[in-house]
Formats: sequence, structure tokens, C-alpha cells
Amino acid sequence: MDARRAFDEIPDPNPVIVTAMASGYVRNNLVYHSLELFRAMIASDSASVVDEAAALVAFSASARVPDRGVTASLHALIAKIGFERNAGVVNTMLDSYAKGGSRDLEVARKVFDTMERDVVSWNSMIALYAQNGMSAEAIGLYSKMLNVGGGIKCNAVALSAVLLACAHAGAIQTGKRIHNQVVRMGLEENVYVGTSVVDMYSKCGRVEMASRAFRKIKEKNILSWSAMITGYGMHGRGQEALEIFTEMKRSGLRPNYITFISVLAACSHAGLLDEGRYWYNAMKQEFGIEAGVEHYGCMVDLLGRAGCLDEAYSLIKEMKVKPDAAIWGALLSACRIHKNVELAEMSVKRLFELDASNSGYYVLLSNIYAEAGMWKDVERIRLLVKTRRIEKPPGYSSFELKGKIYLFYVGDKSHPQHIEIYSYLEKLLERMQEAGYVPNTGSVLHDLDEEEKESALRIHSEKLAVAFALMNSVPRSVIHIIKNLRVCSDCHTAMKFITKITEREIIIRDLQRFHHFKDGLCSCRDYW
DNA sequence: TTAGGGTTAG
Repeated sequence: MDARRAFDEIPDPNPVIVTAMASGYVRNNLVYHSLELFRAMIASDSASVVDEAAALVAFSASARVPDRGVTASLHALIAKIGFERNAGVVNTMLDSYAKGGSRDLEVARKVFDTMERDVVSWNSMIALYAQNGMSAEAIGLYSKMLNVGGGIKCNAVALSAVLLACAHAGAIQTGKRIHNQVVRMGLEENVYVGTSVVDMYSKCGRVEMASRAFRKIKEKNILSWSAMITGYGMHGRGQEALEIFTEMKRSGLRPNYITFISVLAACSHAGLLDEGRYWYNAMKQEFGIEAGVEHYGCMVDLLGRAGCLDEAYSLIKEMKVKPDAAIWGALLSACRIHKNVELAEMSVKRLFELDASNSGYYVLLSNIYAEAGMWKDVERIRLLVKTRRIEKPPGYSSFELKGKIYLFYVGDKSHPQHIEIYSYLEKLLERMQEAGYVPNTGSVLHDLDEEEKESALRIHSEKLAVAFALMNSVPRSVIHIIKNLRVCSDCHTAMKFITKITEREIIIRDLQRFHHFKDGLCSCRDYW
């Protein structure tokens, strides 16, 4: 590096020069070299020569390395040289605690609570919560900022951070409130805020609102377009996703690695087999983008679900990158749809070599055996789960009522209204069965007798959440449910009957995509 | 010759 040679020739570099050198390292991703300079400063006890700028550069460097020790020694240094009240320096430290490898949000919060906060401090803390999936904390802190923030007003940065939290939680009511604030502040055209609004509405099930917000963004960048493509894709509206993609290219923007993940995922959700194949090839030939593991994942999913299991398997075999668990998982999932036990067993073998701790794969394989009536193998998998001490993340569904998020776990009885919810659900099930609903017991894991299987299905979290929503929401309003796993096929069928009987619209976001249930039909046309 | 916070996939 030329800069380093020049730096070494300076006999007694002052802090300005040291800082410039360190910052050069950070820009070139040579973070450790940068930190080395600051370590030397700390060690030589020359704290007096470290100025504010140097401390800022040091912390932004430490935010990029997984070394909590560095952040901690810098933390000690700023106290020593009297920068602990300097908002600029402390804000950067706050960020480095949470963004460095330690992901130490608790320490970050402690720093936040004791510092003299300015608008950047609030925004950083809200963003850190939002980026780490702690939506309730992010939304709560945003409200706190407006109420007790000592006159701090929200700005574009706070809005995009809190919108991310709403998107993650599927908090449509809060999201709409924030959107109103965006409109009042005239920030609809802002590319950061606008893109966040698009993302929020997409992930809260309102793709039309997302589209309207998208049109208002003045200078759309690649992220705005990708967000809109993803939005249509998640809702199974593959053709519209492709139209946006075409429009993006016409506007002069070049699609990148992530854009193609959005495009291929959209094809996969909508079952657009030919289009998916076409864009997969064009990605390399026309745009020079080498397929990454995520693109292969989309293609295996697309081919597999369309029933081209052999082609999906061949694609995996010819991959230039090492297939990861998600790839074999996509094939396994396709094996379930097309009831291919043999290929499923092979996929699982490869899966367990990569990641034997993920409960999802055991459940999937067990379901495949169960649907094939191979109960002995189901039992074998259950034992494996036990002996390997595999922990299942509990399945839950959530529903937002008057701005508050209610969570329902499988068989949940913790809700104060649970007796009413269960009896409401019983009555609903009776009416559904009169209308022709037959519980699909094939999706039950355990080797239970038929009656037991039926009662196991009744208490799935999405059914509980929908019952609660029907009991408490405004009549005729659309019901939004967020689920942390995939919807099972019985719940999918049940929702269709529920919309028919109650004449209500239900939108469920699961781990993969959206299902819009209306008048006894689902937007996915049962392709999922 | 230096300086803190925000948006896209799965």
C-alpha cells in the first residue's frame, strides 16, 4: 500500500496523520491494521494525542471485527481521555458493541441508557433492535423517543428503522400509523423511507399499498426495485414481479446478485418454470453474474416443486459452489410434495452431514414417512430427535389487535380468553365440517389414532390466532396472521372453509410467502 | 488530511 509507505517515512506522525492512515485501512477493509495503530496508541499511553476523530475511526473499525476485547479497551480509553460525554464518539461505540461479532445488544443498551443522547443515539438504538429482529423493543423505543426523548423529533432515519421493525413483526396497524407520519413529513419521495414503506406493506400483506408507495419514490435505486419485486414474489404474483423487473432494466439500472434472488424466488412461488429457467441462464450469459448458493436454492425449489425432481437433483450435482443445508432442504421439501421417499432419504443423509441440529428437517422427513403410512420410520425419527436432543423452536402465530401483538403457540392456554377461544373454535369446526371440511390428518407427526390426530390439528397456532381474531376484530376487516413456520396443509384447507363460512378475508404470512384466503380460495391456487 | 444512525434475499 503506497499510503503505508508514505506514512512510514513520516518521522513523528501526529494524530491527524495516524487517523488518516487508520481510516484508509478501514476503507480498504484492512480493519485489523487500523486497529493495530490504535492499539499502539493505547499501549503507549499517549491517550492525550487521541482526538475525537481518531476515536470515531477506531470505533467504526471495531464495529467491523468480531473482537469484543477491542471495543472494550477503546471504551476504557474514551473514559480516560474524557470523551465519555461526547455524543459522536459514544454513538459510534454503541454501534460497535452491537454490530461487532459480539452482537452485544445488552451492553449497547446500557451505554445508551447512561449516555447523553442525541438524535443519532436514539436512531442507532432503534435500528439495532430492528436489525436484530427485536421489533417490539424497536417500536417501543421509537414511541419513547417521541414522548420522553427531550424534544427529539423523528426524522427519515428513525422512520426507516422503525418501519423495518413493523415489517418484521407484520404490525400493519403500527406500520400504517408510521406511514401517515411519513406522508405528514413529506418523506414519501425519500428513497430510504420510501423503500422501507414498500417493504413494510409487502411484508404486512398489502402489496397494492406497497405498489402505490413504490410509485411515489423519486429516485428509485436497486434496493427499491428489489423490494418491489420481492413483494410481488412473496404474494405469488410472479408475472407482476417480472414486469417490475423489466421496467427496472428499462430505467437503466443493472440487476445485481440480490435482484436475481428476488426474481428467481418470484418465479418459484408462482410456479413460473420456463421464466425461471430463462432468467437463471440469462443471469450468467447476459449479466455475467455467477450463480451463488442462493440462486441454486431458488432453482432447486422451483424445479422440485414443479415436479422436476431429477432435474433439481442434477442441478445440485453440477453446482460449482458447495450445496448448503438450504439446498438439500429445498429438495427434501419437494420430495414431500411429490411423495418421493427414496430421494428424501438421500437428501436427509446429505443434510445431516451439514446440519444435524435443525429440527425442521426431522419434522419434514417424519411427515414424509407419516404421509406414506410408514409409522415405524416415523417412530425411528422421533427417537433420533430424542437421543440427539434436538430442540424444536415452538410454532407460533401472531395477530395484531389495537397496536398490540398477540402470540399463540400450539395448544396455547396462556391467553386469558383461552376458554372462549377454544369453544369458539369448536363451534367453527362444526360449521366447517357441515360445509364439507375433512381434517387432513396426514400432516400430523405422531402415530396417533384418527381421533387423537384430529384433536392435534385443532390446536395449531394459526387456528387459535384466527379464532381470536374473529372474536375480537372489527367486523368485515381483513385478518392478518403472521406465522413463524410454514402453514400445514390441513390449516391451509381449514382457512379456505373459514373464509367461506364467515365471509372474512384472511391473510397469512408464513416463513416463505403469503396466502390470501377469500371466498373459499387461496391466492396460491394451492401451489406452495 | 481523517468523522456517528436508515432501505433489498433466505
